[in-house]
Amino acid sequence: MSERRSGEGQPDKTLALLWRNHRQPTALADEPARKRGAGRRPSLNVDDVVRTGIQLADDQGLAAASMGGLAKELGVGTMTLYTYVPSKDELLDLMVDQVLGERELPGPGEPRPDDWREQVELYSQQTRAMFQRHLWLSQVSTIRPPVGPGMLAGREYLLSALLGLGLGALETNTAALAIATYVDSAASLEAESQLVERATGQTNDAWWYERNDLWETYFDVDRHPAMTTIWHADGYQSSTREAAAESYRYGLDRLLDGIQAMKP
Amino acid sequence: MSERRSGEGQPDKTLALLWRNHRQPTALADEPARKRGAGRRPSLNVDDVVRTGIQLADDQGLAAASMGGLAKELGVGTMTLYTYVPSKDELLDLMVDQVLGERELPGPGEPRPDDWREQVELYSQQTRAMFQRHLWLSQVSTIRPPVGPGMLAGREYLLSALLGLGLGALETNTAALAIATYVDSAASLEAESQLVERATGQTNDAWWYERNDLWETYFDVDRHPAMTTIWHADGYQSSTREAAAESYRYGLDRLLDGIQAMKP
DNA sequence: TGAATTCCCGTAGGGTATACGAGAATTCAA
DNA sequence: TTGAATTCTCGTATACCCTACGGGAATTCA
Repeated sequence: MSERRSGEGQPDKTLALLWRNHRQPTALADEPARKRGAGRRPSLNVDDVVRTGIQLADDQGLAAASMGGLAKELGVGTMTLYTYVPSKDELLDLMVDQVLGERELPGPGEPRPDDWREQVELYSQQTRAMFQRHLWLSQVSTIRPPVGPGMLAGREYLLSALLGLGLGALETNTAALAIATYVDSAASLEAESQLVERATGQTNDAWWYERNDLWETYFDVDRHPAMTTIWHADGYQSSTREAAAESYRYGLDRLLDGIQAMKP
Repeated sequence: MSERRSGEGQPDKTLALLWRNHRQPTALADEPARKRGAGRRPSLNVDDVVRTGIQLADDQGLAAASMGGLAKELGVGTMTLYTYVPSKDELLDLMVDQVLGERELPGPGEPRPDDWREQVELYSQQTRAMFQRHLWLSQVSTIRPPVGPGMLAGREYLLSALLGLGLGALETNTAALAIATYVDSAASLEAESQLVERATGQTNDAWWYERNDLWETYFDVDRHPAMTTIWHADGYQSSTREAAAESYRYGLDRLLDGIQAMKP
């Protein structure tokens, strides 16, 4: 995280890169119609760089997708990459929007589950699967997300799932934001958890087990009666991974229960 | 995050540091009873280092709390710090548990709100306030938290608030974990948001405003009917900060509604 | 007075992103 | 065919980060 991002540059340039593979409804009259033909031929293109960045981050971690590492992988000099991408931050934006767009969420008019809860469930599944395919996403800040097609498609889908509840525009939007935050945060934590296991070569259960004598040596029963009660009633029986999955499932269900009850 | 943490070392040593200011119920018979008296006098102690680390991170960001920066602040050589703390990661654990313990959450037997929801609300308030005092917390991974007194006090309090619902041990624990994840994640995002504003010198609203021509230039109404509907119904009217705060409030209330409805 | 103990800390090494500017490749016009 | 215009290529240099290692300094005790 923990990472500083979006060193701004020109927003116009960034948007143009994010939407580079999409029709542009309004013609951009600004550019002096790039003289194609003159000049040295590029040996790469933006998609090559983005694709390789994602692959490298998937396989060897986000740190491996450094400008130097990427350049080596592509067989060019480090500074060559700056021909295709203005900065590391912008590249990360492009990588993120790319994988956000990989989620298979039905667009407008496409077939989808009938129940709104199942539609939310689909969002949840697709988002978690995305984090699982690209664990490094958990290390990327979402405060200023890439404003590209992938991000917008996700927001659109979730909003459309909630529109049928008849909650009113402001409440619908608020609810969508709450659900997205819950789902994305939990998926991110789940991914981060695996990343930590991979980086340390130790499962989280093993990590906790190593600290088992906490309970004998430092834990004070009088200061922790609730934990003690839960403990004696076998409330702690699953692995950390199962506990996280259960709490995610439970929390999402209760959140949706609560939203459903607001239906007029 | 963003950050690799907990490079393990010896768990025993780490626990001893975390619990350094607490009574130890069981005597540790291992240590050969450190010969006090011989040897050079230390010029610092662990608490000095931890306190300075927190202050530096509060005032100038987590990056400023580097070993070098800390040493300069304390007027010693960088390597001197390793006399007091085994590594940067362990220091971070100590800093985190320290501020976790700063939350004013009533312990067992101490006065607290009657209603369980108000008790949860207190957890929420205290946790958010903690993140606001120490924005850098949002950059620290919580996957393997410091297993110290501060962390345990928080878990204990939340569990104790939910015990009165009569849900059964496993469900109580699951619910507590869900609430903690929701609250902590949202508080972390809120802090991270401010950190980004501070680091870039630009409000998040200004950042979005800079990208306003997205809507004219790239946004395709036909592919985003739900967003368009919400837009035309004035569903987007608040600032990003207000939107986040509202969605947090709304989501927490709905989550607690849902949990309350599970009461047997 | 010398041994034992403990703390202090300089150096060295392998990472990071990117500003700058010179050089190489390609096309087009004269 | 030549020279100008254009575009891509990339070496160098900078200022950080953590910490292993090992020698030196301070203090107490026998």
